[in-house]
Amino acid sequence: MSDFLSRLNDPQRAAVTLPAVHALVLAGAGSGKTRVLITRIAWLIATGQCSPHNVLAVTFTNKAAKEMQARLATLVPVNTRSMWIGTFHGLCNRLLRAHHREAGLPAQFQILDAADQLAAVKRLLKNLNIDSERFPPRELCYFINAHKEEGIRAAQAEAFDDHTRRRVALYAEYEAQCRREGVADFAELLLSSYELLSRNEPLRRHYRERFRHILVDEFQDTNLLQYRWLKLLAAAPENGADAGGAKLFAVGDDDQSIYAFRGAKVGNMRDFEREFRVENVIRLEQNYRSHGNILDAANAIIKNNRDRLGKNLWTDTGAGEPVRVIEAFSDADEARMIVEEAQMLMNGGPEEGEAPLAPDQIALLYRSNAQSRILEHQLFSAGIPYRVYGGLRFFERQEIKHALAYLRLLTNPDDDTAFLRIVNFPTRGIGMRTVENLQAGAAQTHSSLYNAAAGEGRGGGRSAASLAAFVRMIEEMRKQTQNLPLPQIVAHVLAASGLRAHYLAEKEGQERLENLDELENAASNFVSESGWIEDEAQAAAETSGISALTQFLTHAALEAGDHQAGEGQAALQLMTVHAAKGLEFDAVFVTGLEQGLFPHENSVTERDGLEEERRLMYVAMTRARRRLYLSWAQTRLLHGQTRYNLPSLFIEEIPAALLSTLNTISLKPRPDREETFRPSAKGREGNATGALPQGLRIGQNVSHPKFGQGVIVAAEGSGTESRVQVNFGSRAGTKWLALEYAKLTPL
DNA sequence: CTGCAGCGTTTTTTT
DNA sequence: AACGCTGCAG
Repeated sequence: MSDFLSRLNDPQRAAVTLPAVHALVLAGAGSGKTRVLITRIAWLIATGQCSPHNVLAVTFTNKAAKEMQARLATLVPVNTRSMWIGTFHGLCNRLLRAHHREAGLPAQFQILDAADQLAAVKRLLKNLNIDSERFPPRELCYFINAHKEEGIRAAQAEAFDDHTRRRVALYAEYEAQCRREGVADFAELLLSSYELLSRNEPLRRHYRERFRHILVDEFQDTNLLQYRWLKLLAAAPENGADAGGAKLFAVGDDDQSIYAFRGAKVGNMRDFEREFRVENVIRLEQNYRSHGNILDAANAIIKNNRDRLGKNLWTDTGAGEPVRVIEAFSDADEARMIVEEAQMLMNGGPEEGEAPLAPDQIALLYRSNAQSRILEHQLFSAGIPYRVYGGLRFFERQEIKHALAYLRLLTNPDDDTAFLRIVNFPTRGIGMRTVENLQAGAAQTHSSLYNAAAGEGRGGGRSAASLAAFVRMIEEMRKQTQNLPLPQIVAHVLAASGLRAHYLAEKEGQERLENLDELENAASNFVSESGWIEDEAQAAAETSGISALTQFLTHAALEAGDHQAGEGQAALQLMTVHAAKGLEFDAVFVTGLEQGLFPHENSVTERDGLEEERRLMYVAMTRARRRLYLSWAQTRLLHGQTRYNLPSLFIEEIPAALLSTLNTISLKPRPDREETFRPSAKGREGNATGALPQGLRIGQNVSHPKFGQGVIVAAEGSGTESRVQVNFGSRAGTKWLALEYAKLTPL
């Protein structure tokens, strides 16, 4: 036990060995925060201060939760499966399954993922004859989720204008629809669980007595509802007196809050400190990850943000390499130079005798997924293995969603979302007209679509025959799979639904077929991996008859991202900056550092948008251990057209002394590409623009007395009529200027 | 009812 | 460029 304490530095040990008090650990990037949290749990258990039973540990991603379980198991001999370690959603789901009656949910309630929710909202609008131009479904989803995440039901939602009143009414309709169909969206898991605990006093008391210690990782990413959920279990002191309940141990970094755009509230850190009278704020400021120059550069950037809790990372590992800047003429050049540089690192670096880097120790990061394509192209040409994270995830693929919908309908005939997804897929002659009639009928009798279809089928008529056939097929499936083990249920459904046959007949169906096979595998693995879990909530769930199928479907909804092929192979790592949070690499390339892309142009319209972009940049840079590259391209193909860009503000925010602009020519001469290394070199402009005087051209950097530095992005007219469009970056935006009057100085 | 052509949109993302 | 959705012709 003292063994795992001895490996900690002083503040880390201080945090781990705090007595049973509320505590906040402000931990910078690479300072060992997750380690502190895990060691804290191990220490509490090893010293006999509590049993695993008394611990609740919560994170945001399944990956982090699994890592926590695995690392904890190496420190203390406990069965981590029996512990409450998981994501907010996972734990809330567990609570709701165990107490579904009290929560007012059916035992087999299904979980709607974001796509399901959107489909449900669209269907709602259609049924109510609402113009989806005036009430865009996406926006309505956002409206609903934002309210739920603030703990606000439709009945309590405020509206001061007609449009909002309508949206609140739709929110109410949506709630009713979900209840009718026995489904819960992600936010609903949290809200229902919160309401369950807040209105059911005996239950709340039970869990309050059970959990003595609640530990939260990435606390800066919690939203209001999650924080309130935590407050129900770990009561804040009242009138200075301890209110009982668990002790809350929160770990986080306000500088790494990058999810405000979806409701995360950094302010929770300050609120926690105040409301819980936290006397123990421990700062972990020693970084064990990055070399000095990298850290200094990251610190230089983040200090431009106001309103920080304050913290300065340091390291004793030496300055290391300067941060390299790669300037490219085009996105293609940028990609080529990056790939070349990465290739060099894998071959042993520029210095004599430098150790080669493993490909999976090199990461290519970007602001948006669309940027991966061109990097992939260059990597592919160079024959370098790479792996792209993110993008479409396994359980979100259409063939998988279709298969799951059949399974869902077997479990719960009221699931209209599932019904609509598959009633005519593969196509079986049930068109929109038939479905609309069915929906009208179902609405009148207040029954689900499936029940309506079963009734309709008995009736007779032309479209009734095909509906009856569909219902017969589902019933037959239900009968055939009744007592089968899960993997065989899945196999049977894939065949009997006609999904397999459909993709077999499709020209491009090969990959989809493989994914269906993979779904069968996933079902097998799920059965063999989920051993009996000894836990009262789980036991309660089991006895109330939660089938293996329901558990599998829940797993599919909550852990959609966990099924990525090609894991563990030596390959270059490509991902968005968001996806890179929590990871580290020897060498990191942060790409596309251009005004409008990173920081993203849409961020300027959001409150504190630029600050969040800056935190994102901070996260990106602090992923690097030894080498950090920042690249930008003067032109980039976006949405099918070429855009001209200025270098990102963030490059300017780094002291020049820490930077070194990479000159690939001196490292590896390639005279045939020389011109592409200088953004200021004469370029390949001239797509049908008017003749411009005095050496002005598209892509030319110019200076304007009022608007400052900019770049010419378009031109039209000639002579005294000619105008140019200039992008002045975030400060002044993009403007059309008449050349006759505007005083533009070429730079 | 089905399939296709044209249109509009396009950040980040976990659950 | 690429995908999804809508509207129209077969």
